[in-house]
Amino acid sequence: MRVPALAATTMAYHPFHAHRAADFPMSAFLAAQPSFFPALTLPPSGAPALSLPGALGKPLSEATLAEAALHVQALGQQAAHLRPLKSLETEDEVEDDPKVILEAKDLWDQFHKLGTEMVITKSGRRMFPPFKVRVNGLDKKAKYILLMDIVAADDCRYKFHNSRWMVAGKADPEMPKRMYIHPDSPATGEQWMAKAVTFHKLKLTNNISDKHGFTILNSMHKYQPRFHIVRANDILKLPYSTFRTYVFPETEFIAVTAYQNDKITQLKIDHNPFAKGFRDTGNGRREKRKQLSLPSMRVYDDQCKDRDGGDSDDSSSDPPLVRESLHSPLAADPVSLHLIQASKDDKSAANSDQELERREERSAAGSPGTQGSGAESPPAVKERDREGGSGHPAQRCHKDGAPAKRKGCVESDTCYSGRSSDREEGGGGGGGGGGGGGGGRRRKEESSKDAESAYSPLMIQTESPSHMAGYLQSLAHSGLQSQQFFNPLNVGQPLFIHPGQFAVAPGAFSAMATGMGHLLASVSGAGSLDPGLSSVPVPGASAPHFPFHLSQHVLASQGIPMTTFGGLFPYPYTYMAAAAAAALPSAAGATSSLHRHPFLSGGRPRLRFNPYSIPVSIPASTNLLTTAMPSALGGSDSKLCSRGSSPGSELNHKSEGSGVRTGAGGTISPLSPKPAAKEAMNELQNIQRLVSGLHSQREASPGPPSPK
Amino acid sequence: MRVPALAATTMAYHPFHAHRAADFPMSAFLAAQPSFFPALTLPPSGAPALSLPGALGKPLSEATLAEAALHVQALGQQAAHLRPLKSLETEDEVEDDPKVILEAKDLWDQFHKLGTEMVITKSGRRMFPPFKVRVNGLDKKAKYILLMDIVAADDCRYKFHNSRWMVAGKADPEMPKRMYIHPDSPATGEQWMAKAVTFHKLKLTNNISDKHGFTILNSMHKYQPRFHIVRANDILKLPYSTFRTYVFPETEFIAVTAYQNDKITQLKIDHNPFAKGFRDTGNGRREKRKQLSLPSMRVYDDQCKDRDGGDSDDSSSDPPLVRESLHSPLAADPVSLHLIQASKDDKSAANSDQELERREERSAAGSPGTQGSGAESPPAVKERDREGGSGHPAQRCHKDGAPAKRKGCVESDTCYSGRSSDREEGGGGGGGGGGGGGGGRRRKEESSKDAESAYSPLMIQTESPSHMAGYLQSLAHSGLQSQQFFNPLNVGQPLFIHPGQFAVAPGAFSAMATGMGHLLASVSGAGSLDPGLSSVPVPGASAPHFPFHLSQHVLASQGIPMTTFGGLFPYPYTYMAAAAAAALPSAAGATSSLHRHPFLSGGRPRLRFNPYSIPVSIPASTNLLTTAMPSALGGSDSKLCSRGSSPGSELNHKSEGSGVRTGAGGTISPLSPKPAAKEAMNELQNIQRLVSGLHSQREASPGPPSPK
DNA sequence: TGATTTACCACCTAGGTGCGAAGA
DNA sequence: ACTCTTCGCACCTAGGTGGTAAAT
Repeated sequence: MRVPALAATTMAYHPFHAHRAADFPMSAFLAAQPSFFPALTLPPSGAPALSLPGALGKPLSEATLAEAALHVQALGQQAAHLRPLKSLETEDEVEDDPKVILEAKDLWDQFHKLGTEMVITKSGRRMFPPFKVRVNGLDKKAKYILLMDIVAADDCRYKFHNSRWMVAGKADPEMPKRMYIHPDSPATGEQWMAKAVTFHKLKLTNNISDKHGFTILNSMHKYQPRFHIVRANDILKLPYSTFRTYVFPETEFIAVTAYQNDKITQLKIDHNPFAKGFRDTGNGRREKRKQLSLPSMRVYDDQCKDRDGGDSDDSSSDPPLVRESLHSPLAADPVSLHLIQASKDDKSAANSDQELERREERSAAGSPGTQGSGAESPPAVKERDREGGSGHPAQRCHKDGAPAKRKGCVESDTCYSGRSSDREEGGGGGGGGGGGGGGGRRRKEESSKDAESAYSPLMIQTESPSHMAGYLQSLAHSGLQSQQFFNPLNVGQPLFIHPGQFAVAPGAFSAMATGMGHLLASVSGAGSLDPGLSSVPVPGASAPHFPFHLSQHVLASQGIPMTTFGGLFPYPYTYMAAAAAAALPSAAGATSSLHRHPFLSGGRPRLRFNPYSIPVSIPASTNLLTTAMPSALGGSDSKLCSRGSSPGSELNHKSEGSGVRTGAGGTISPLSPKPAAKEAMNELQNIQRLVSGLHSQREASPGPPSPK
Repeated sequence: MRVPALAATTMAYHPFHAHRAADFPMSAFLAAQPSFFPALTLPPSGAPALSLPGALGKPLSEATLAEAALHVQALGQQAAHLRPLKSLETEDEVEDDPKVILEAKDLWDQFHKLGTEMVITKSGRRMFPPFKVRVNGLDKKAKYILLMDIVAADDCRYKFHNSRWMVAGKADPEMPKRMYIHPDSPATGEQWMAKAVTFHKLKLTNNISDKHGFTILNSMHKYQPRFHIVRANDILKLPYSTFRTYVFPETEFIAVTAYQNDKITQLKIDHNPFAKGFRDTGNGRREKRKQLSLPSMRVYDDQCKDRDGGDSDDSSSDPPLVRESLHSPLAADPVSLHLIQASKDDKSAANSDQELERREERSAAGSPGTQGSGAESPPAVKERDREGGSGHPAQRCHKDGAPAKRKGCVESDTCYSGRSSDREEGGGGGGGGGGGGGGGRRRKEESSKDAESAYSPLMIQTESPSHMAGYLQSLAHSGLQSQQFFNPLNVGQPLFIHPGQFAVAPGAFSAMATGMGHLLASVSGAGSLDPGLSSVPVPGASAPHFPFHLSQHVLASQGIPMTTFGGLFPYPYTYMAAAAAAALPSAAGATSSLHRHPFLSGGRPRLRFNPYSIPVSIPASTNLLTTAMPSALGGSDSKLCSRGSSPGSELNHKSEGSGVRTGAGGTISPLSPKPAAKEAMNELQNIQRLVSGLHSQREASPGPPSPK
C-alpha cells in the first residue's frame, strides 16, 4: 500500500488559440493535458486527512513560489513527508487541503479502456458513469462552492471506424461551456465531506439552442470533465475566488448521438440501472449486443442502493454506482485488477471516521478478482519549476496508455484509445494487456510564447459587487434536491494532494494558486506522461456577465436564459493552473490545479467562449500565447501505458501492465509564473480579437512548453 | 373586479397557555387565530406591485405606531390609497412589501370546506394540496429566506364520528416542530417572485423517531401551515432576522393516519395525479368511494403540466395544481364561486409582467362555474388600534364559518367543520351555500392580561455568530432540486398587505413588526372574526440550539439529527405578532404577521416546544399573559360564516353565503403595543414555568381582548 | 368491538435507457 | 452506401397514492 509515486508538474504555456469564433480554446488546452496549472498531486497513501493551510487568495513573490515549488518537488518524491508538514498555519485563517477521490473509479476505468462514449440528446442526457467524487481535507467550517464543467479534450473531431475511433478532422466550434455549480453550493466543508458529491443533474445536450442550461457538446468530439473546489461563502464571490481544479483523465469521453462501440453500449446496459431492460436476463431485451457475452449483469446496481447518508447533488433518481470493481467480463482486465487493488490501499486522509468507514466498506466488499495487492511502486516523478525554469514532467499513466498531448488532430486513422477490441473482449476472466490503437504518437501544437511579466502574481481578491452581482443575484445558489442514492464504496481514490497540505511557507501554495503560483506540482500515479501545465492569467476583463451555471434545472425552471451568463469577465487577471494528476495504482489519478475563474464567460449568445475564456475590453493588438506541455514524453509510458495514441486521442485509455504504477520516465515541463503572466496578456489580446470577431486559428506548435 | 373589501384587524392578546410539558402553545395560539401579530392585510385590488419600504428591524415609538395604525386603518378602508403611499423610503435600504398568494386556493377551499385531512405515515407523506404560494413585492435584489412550518391549530384531539370531526379530548404533546427552509433559500426577491414557491418537499410523519427531518405531527390533531418570509442573505442570520409570517386559514388540516372522511378521500383522488389510479375511469380502481358520484375527474391535473418556469422548491415529482376552480361537484359551492371570483380580481402588485401574465392566465382559464363576477362589496372593516385602545375586530370569514378562537377543546361532540355532508355532496354542478357544522360558537379562552410595557419595541438585530453558528454551518442551506412542475394559474390571491407598503413614517411598520409594534392592522376579507393578535416577546434566552430545519432530505442524507435544532433560543427577546388576514373574496385570506423567531426551539428531545416557544433562563415566577382576540365577534360572522364551531374546532370551515365578501359586522379588537409588551412579559414568565416543568393550563377567557 | 395504525400492493407520475426505424 | 441524428418506444428506477387487511 501507499505507493509513494509522485509526479512533479511544471508549467506549460499554450498559445491562445482562437480557431473558433468567439470560442476560447483555453478550456480545450487544459483538457488536452491531464494536468493543468500549478498543483500538487500526491498519492493518498500514508497521507492522513491533513488540514494544512490551503490558504487562498494571497499573492506570493516569485521567490516564494520557487521555494514552494521546490518543496513540492521534494515532497512529491516522498509522500511520507506529508504528515509532518501538516502543522503550518494558513493565511486565510482557513485550513484546508482538499483531496478528491473519484467514485466508481474502476467503472470509469472500464469505460475508459474502451473509449468512453456519452450520449447527448436534444432533451439532455446524464453522464453515465455518474461524475461523483468524495472530497476530504476541507476546512469543516469554511464554506465552499463545488463545481464542474466539461471542456474539449482536444481539437479533433472523431469517427468510429472499423471498431476504432479515428480522428476525422478538426474540431467544430465549441459552444460556450458552462460551469455547473453543485446545487448544494455553498456549503461547509463538513457538509461536502459528509458524503460523495455527485453531479448527476448535469446534462449533456447537442442542442445548441438549449434553454435548460445543459452542457452543450459537439457530437463526435472528445471532452474532459473537470471538478473545481472554490472556497467561497457566496456564489457572488466565485469570480474573485481561487479555483482548485481536479481532472480525472479516466472520465474523458467522446460525445455521441448514438453509441458507436457496442462494448460501451453493453457496459452501459450492464451497469446503468435505467438500462436494465436491455440486459440479457432472459427477458426480451432488444436484439443486438448478443455477441458480447456479458455474464456480469447487475453488478453495478446490486448492493448499491444508497447507503444511509446518500450523496449530494440533488434529484432523487440517480442510480447507485458500482461499489467496487465489477466482475463484468469487460472489467476482467488484469490491469484493472491491479489498479483496483491499489485503490483499496490508498488511505490518505483517513482522518474522518466516515472516511475510515468508507474504506472499511471498500475493503470488505472489495471484489477479489479485480483487486490485487496494492503497494506497487508508484512512478517516481520529478518536479522542476519556477519561471523560465525547465519544465518538470508530470508522470501520468495511471492505467492508461500514452498520455501525451491532446490538442491537435491528425486527420488520419490514428485510433483513439481504439480499445483492445481483441483484448479483454473475449469473455469473463482477465483480459490481455494493452491492445488497441496506434502507437504513442503525439504532437505539440501549442505554440509556447513568452510573455513579458507584464503583470505580477496579483491576486486581486476583488470583493466589490461589480456588475456581476446582478446576474449572480438572479441566480444565487438555487437549492436543488440532494441526492439520496449513490453510495458505493470508494473505489477510486484520487491521488491528488493539494499543495496546501505541504508544509511550505504559510500561504505559499495558496498564493501560488491564487495569484500566480502556477508552481504547484502534481503527482502522477502510474508513470503517465502528459504532465501538461498551463497558467493563463488574463488581465483586464471588465465585463459584467456571470459565467456560472448555477443549476441547469433551476435556471431552466426560473426561465433564466443561460445566455445571461458568460460574457466578459470582470477581472483584471485570471489564472489557470494545471498539474499532472497523481496516478497511483487504483487511486483515481486526478489532475488538479489551482487557478482563478476556470469558467467560461461566454456572454454574447453567438460568440462562444470556453470556460476559461475571459473576454476583456482591452484594445486588441497582440497574439496568443500558450504554454504547451511536453506531450511526447511518454517514452516509458508507451511501454507501460501504451495504447491507442493518435495525436489527440491518447489521454488515458486502457490501463496496461502493472508496470503502470511505477512512474514511467518523466519528462520535465517548465513551470514558471512569469510566462503565465505573459500568457495572460496574450490571452487577453486574443480575447480582444475574438470579441471583435477576429478569429485566429490556433496552430499546433510541437515541442514541450518553452518556459520563458 | 377588484373588490375593495378591506378588513382592519386589531390586536388581541391571548393568555399564554402551557397545557403541554415544555411545549409553548404560542404557535398554537397563533395558529388558532387566523391573524397574528401586527401586520396589515389589504386587498390586492388596485394595489400595484408596491415597493414600499418594508423596513425591518427598526424600533418605533408608540406614537408612531399609533399613527401607523391609524394610517392602516384608513387605508384599510380604501385600498386605493395604497398606491400613493408607495413612495416612501425604507430604512433598511431595502424596499419590499411582500404580498403572498396561496396557489390553488380554490382547491384548498374545497378541502377546507370538508375538513382537510392530511395523511401522515411513518415514511413521510407530502401534503396534498401542495402548499404553494406566489410572492410579490419583494425587493428584487435583496436576498430572502422563505420558510414554512406547521403548528398546532388548537389544543384538541379529534375523532371522526358520525361523519363529523368531534373534539375527543385534549391534545397530545406536540413534538418539536421544525422550520422547513425552502431549499432555494436564500435567493433574491427576483428569484422568488419569478415563480410560485412550493414546499412539496416537506413531508409529514407520525414517526416521532423520524430521522429524515420530516415534520412530526400527531394524528387526529389539527394543524395550521404557516409561511414565513425573512429578508436575510444567509441562513446563519435567520435567528436575528425579522419574520413576516403568513397564514392561510384554508390550509388548516387534521393529520390522520388514514382518511376519515370519504369526501376528502375522493377529493384527493380526483385531484392528486398520483392517485389517478383510484379514479373511476372505468379502470379497476379499488372499491369504496362508489357512493360519491364524482364526475369531475382529472380536473386537477389536466392543463396543469408545469408552465415554463416551473415552480420553486425542489424535487421533480410534484403534481401540478389545479389552476382554477375545479368543476368537481364538491367544488360547486356557491361561496367558493364568489371567493374565486374575487381572487381573480385582486391585482395587487401588478408591477411585474409575469404577475400580469399570471392574472391573464387566471382570467382566461377561470372556470365559469366557480367564479362569479368579482366586484362584490368587500366587507368594510374597521380598525382601531393603539395601546390600550379598544380592539379592532379583524373581519375574517373568507368563505369560512365561525372563525372564533381555537385553543381549548370542549370534549363534547361539537363538530369540526363537519362539512356539509348533505350539501354539495350530490353531484356535479354548483353546490349549495355554506353547509355544515354547528353554529358560530366561540369561546375566548385566552385570558388577556395587561403587561406593563416592561420592554420596548426592541429589535435586536443580533448579528453575532453566536453558538448557533455551529449548527447552522452543519446545515447551511443545502440545495435541493428545484421543482419543475406546478404552474397552475394563480387561483388564490393573498389579501395580505404588509405594513411596509403603507406610507407611515419610514420604518414605522417595520419597527412595529420587529420591535413591539404589534399595531399593524390586518385586513380581513370576508367579515371573518378571529382577528386574534398576539405579541410575545420573550427575554433572555441564550441556548445555542438551531431551530431551523434546512431541508428534510438534505439533513437526512447528511445524517444530521433534527434534534440538533430546537432547544433554547439565543435571543434576549423574541417577538411574535399576529394580524388578521385579509379575507377578500377569492383572495387567499392570508394572515400574516411580523415577528422574530417564529420557529420552535424545541431542544430537549422529550420536552416539546412549539415553533414559537422560546425557553428562557429567567427565574420562573409569574403567570401567563396572552391577549385573546374577541373570538365571539362573529355576530355577523355567524350569519355569514357560521359553521361547525366547537371551541377549538372552527377556524375556517365551509364558506358560507356570498355575504362573506361584504365585511360582516366587524367587531373591534384592541390593538395596542403596550398590551403586547405586557403579554410578552407574561409569556416570558409562562415560558419560565414551562421550562421548569410547571405546566399551567390555559383557561379560556371569553370576551374580546382587554386592551390593557 | 371499535378506533387507529401499519405494511404491503396495485397503479400512477416522472423521467432515465438504449433500440430501431426513419431522416438527413 | 455511409455516417450521423432524431423520435417514439418498451422497459426500468424512483417514488407518490389510496385501498385493504392485519395488527395494535
